Amino acid sequence: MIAKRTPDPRLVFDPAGLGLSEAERSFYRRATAAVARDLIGAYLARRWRGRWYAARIVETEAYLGAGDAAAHSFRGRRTARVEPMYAEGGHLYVYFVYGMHTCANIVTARAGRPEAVLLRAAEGPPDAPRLLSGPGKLCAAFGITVADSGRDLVGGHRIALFRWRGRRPRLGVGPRIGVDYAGEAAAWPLRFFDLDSAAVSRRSSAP
DNA sequence: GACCAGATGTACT
DNA sequence: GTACATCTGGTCT
Repeated sequence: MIAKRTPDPRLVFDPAGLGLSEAERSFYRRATAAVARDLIGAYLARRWRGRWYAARIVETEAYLGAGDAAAHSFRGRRTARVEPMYAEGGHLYVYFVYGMHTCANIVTARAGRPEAVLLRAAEGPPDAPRLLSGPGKLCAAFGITVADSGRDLVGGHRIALFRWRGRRPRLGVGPRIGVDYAGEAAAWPLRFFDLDSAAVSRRSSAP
């Protein structure tokens, strides 16, 4: 199956034109939960055929590596699919799941520590507010595929991340979604979201 | 809110 | 070979 790589034209938008600066390596090398939190309000951007496509991130989840039963790298699992999680913070880890969906993660921490942040949702355009309201939808709209797994976002020319330095969004925190199999780790408060965004799937902060 | 089908790559036996 | 997945959209209550 070949996933579509063309971004949705409604996402045309240049974050650099807004004066937003690209996130540096040091941003990603911090604690994973802190990166997940600070990604709320940042802009995911993709350059495609000379144009920028971007959207504001409103929901993320942190995955803490070998000690986290919900993470693909639990117990140090290291296979071809998961390998990008072991890269230096600032890389992309993309995987295919449920036979039809693609999910994008941003690798955090230092090389060798397989931690990452799942991008769950971003703010869609006014005429399609639900376009990016889920990890699979977000990837589909940006045209991100498993071929992008392992790509470096820092100094990246195709996919990048721009930080928003204005007022901080009102933040919600709660347990991660879809990881009920992970035992006690399923209840860890590692999901972060913008309380004021309509693209967020579940707003309750309680488990 | 609860429940469910759908489609297939990945991990593991 | 087999089980299951960092999901989505639909139906029913």
